[in-house]
Amino acid sequence: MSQDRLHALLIPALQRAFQDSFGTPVEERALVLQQTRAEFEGDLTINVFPFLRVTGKSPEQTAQAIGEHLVGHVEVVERFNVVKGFLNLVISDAYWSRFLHEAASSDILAFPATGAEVMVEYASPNTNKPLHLGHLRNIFLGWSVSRILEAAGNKVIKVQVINDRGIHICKSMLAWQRFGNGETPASSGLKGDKLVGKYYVEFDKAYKQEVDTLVATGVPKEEAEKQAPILLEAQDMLRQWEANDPAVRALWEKMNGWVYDGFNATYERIGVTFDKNYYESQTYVLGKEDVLKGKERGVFYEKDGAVWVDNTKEGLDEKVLLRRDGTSVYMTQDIGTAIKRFEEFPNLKKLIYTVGNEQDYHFKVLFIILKKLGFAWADELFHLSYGMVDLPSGKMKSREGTVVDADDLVQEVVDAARAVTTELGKLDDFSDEEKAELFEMIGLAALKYFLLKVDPKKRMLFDPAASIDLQGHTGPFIQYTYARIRSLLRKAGEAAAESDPASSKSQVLLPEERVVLKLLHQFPAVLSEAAMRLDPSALANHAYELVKAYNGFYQSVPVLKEEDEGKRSRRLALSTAVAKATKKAMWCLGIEVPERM
RNA sequence: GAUCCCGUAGCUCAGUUGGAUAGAGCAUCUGCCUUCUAAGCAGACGGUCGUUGGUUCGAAUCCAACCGGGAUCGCCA
Repeated sequence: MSQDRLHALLIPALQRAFQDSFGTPVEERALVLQQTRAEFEGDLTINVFPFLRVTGKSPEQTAQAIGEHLVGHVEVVERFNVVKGFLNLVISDAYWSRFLHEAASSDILAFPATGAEVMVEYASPNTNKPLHLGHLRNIFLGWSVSRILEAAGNKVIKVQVINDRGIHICKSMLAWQRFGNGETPASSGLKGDKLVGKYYVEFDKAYKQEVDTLVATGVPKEEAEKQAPILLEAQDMLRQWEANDPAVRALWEKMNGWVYDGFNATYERIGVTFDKNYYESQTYVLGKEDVLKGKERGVFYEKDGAVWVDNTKEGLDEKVLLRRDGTSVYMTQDIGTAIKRFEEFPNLKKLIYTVGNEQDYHFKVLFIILKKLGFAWADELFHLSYGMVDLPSGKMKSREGTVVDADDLVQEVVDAARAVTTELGKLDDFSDEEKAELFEMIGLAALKYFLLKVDPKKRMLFDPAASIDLQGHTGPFIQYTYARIRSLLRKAGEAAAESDPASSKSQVLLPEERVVLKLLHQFPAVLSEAAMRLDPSALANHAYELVKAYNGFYQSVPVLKEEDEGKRSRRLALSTAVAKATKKAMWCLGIEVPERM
C-alpha cells in the first residue's frame, strides 16, 4: 500500500520503539504498515515476523512491547491488540475527527505544484477512417493520465499526432475521385470522417476486384497484389503529393478537413481537448538530419547504402533508419519529432506516448536510439502502453467489419442511459435540455469507467451489454452516490446552518463512519500512486470502494434525522468530504458528476 | 525460431516493495422502500490463484520448467 501521513508519523515511531525496546535499529524499508483486516479491531497493522531475529523474542512478546511503546509515545495510537505476529493499532477518534474536518473543508486531493512540465501524447489517429473503440481506450486513458498528472501538481501539455499523410489517405482520395460523384459531408449529411472512411472501403473493394481479375488471367496472387492498377495509381498520387502537385494537395486538404470536422465533433462529445496538434505531413521530414549526424559520429552505420542502428548489445536487433534511396522510415520521423518537442518545450520534464502495446518494440528501439544520440532527456521518455480491446466475438478487425465505431458506441451508451433513467422516472421537473445533458453524462460515465477501471497494461474484453450497465461496479453507480449526497446536503442547507458543531461532545465514531474515513484518508496516497504509475485504474477502483462504503453508511446511519446536533453535523461533514473527493477523483478520470439523477 | 505480455469464482476484473481465513461486480437465490434518491443496502451460493518444482517462518505475489492465449520481430506505417 502506498504511503500516507499516518505512515509518515508511525514509521519513525516504530523505529524508536524497536530501538528503545530491543536496543536494535530496524530499517525503515523493512517496516510495512498495512490496513487492518475487517475482522480484527484496529486501523493499521504491522507484522512483526520479519523482526524476530532482531528482537530475539516471540512474536507475541515483540508485538506487545512495540504496541506498549507506541501507545506511550504516539498520541494518535489509542490502543492495540496482538493476534499471533500481528500488531493491530487503533488510531484515535480524535485523529479521525481532525482529518474529517480537513477533508470536508479543503481538497485533500490537491497537491502542491511540482513545477514540472509534462507532455502527454494521447491520440494518434489516421485520417482515412473514423475513430473506433480502440481509439477510445487510448484517448480516455491518456486524458485521465493527463488529469491525474495535473492533479499531482504538474503542468501538462496534451497533444495529438495526426497521421494525415501517406498511402492510406491517397487511397481514400483516389476512390472518392473515382466513385464519389462529388459527394461532400454537406451534400450527403454524412459525418466527414465517416465519408472519407467510406471511400477507403470503396478503394479496398475495387482493389480486391482488380487483384481477382489479374489472378484470373494467370498472374500469381502476390504479383497481382502489387500490380493492381488502382494501387499503382494511389502510389502515384502519393508521389504527386510529395511533389506538391496543387490539385492533389487541394484534394488532400479538402478531405482531411472533412475528417478533422468529424474528429472534432467526436472529441467534443466525449469531452477531450488538445493543447497542440502535430501533423505527420509536417513532421515526416524530421529526423533525417539527426540520423545523418548520428552516422557521422559513428552512432549509426552504413550498409548496402542504407543507414542502420545496431541494438544487438541491448538484446534487440539491427534496424534501418534511412533507406538506400535516402528516404525516411517511421522510426526516423519519431526520432526527429521527439527532438523537436524538446526544442519547442525546453522545460519539458517528461514525454509520455499513449500507444498500444503492439508498438512496445518500436518504442524500446526509439528510446535506445535517442539515448545513443546523447540526449539527456531520453531517460524521461515513457511509452504508456495499453492492451488491445477484444470483443466477445474475438478481435476487432477492420477488414472483417467487426470494428466498433466510436460515435455509434457513444450513442448506444447514451441511449441506454436515457432508457434506464426514463424508466426510473426521477426527472419530472427536468427540462429537455437538462435531461439530454444528464443522459450524456451518465452514458459517458458508463463507457469511460468501463474502459478505465481495468489495468491499462492488460488486454481487456469489451462486453457491450456490460458496458451500458449502470449498476454495481460502474461509473453511474459512483455518480448516483454523488447525486445522493448532494441531495442530502441541499436538504441540510437550513438545518446545517442552525446546528452548532462545537456543541458536539460525542467524538465516538461508528464503525460505518470509520470505514469511510479510512478510505478517504488513503485517497491522496492512491492518487499519487496513480500519478507515479500512470494508472487511472487504481484511482477508479478506490473511488468505487469509497462510495460503496459510503452507501453502507448511508443505508444504516441516519444523517438529517439524527437528533444529536453534533453527530448530525459530523455526518454531514463526512458526506461533504466524500462528495468532494469523489468529484475530484472522477474529474481525474474525465468523468462528470451530476447534482441530481 | 527469438523476444515480450497475459493466465485469480460460471463471466468480467481487483489483489504492486512476499504476510492473517484470496476480494468486488455481473449472473443465480433470499431478505429490505408509510424514514435522508432501492441506479441502493444486507445475506447466500461460488476458488487445486494454468501445472509442476524451488526459495522462505510464510508465495496469487519471487525463481525455473512446462501448458494455454496474445503481441512483436519489413529498406511497412
